[in-house]
Amino acid sequence: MSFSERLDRAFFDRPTLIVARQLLGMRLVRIEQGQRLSGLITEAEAYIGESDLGCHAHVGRTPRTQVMYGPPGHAYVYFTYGMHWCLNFVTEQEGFPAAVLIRAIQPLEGLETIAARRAPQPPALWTNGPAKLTQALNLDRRHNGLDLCDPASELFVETGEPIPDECVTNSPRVGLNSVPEPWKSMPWRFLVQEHCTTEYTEKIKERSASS
DNA sequence: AGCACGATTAACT
DNA sequence: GTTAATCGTGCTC
Repeated sequence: MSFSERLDRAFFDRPTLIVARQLLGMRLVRIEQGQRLSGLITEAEAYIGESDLGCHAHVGRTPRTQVMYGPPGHAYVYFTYGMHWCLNFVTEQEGFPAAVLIRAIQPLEGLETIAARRAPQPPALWTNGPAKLTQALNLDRRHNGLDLCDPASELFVETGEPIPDECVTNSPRVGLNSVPEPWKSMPWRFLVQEHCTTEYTEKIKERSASS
């Protein structure tokens, strides 16, 4: 696979807003029993440090948040609402707690496995939410703390199709209803516009087919 | 030891 | 638009 390379630690060791924006169009890959499950990242949110009251780390270092204080390039997988798991990537230098929440992907590989997990939902609803994609990829507490940059890791991100600014919108982060301003309204959510998602998914498929 | 809350989703009305 | 489902986490007692 010469066209796709695994993102290295330097990618994640940067300002979280940059990482969140750049993750759009990258390919999230999960190897499960030798099978590749993957999807194009189409939505991501930045959570930045203890001063960000929307970030779990605003309570400081706890067993739950300690992964965010660790080195960049690791997975932070947390449980919420009594039933859902959400996937984040730790960013910035070790000691500074920050992460990017992956909110949506466009499925590319392992469609049958994903379909089986998300049935009877229609394909458009398979992975268009943070807990939906963890369900589709079978991710949970087992993956918390996983090093995405370890070559042996079965969860990582590959270079995909860069998304131009015209195709990207941003907005306030979702679900921070009880978080005070200004954190509640910080436009730290990045989305690939829907009409562009189709275009870039097709490009990826074409490249895969011709390689 | 007990309790309120939540970076959500699906199934309702 | 409303609500129930459901449990890890962190805070209080």
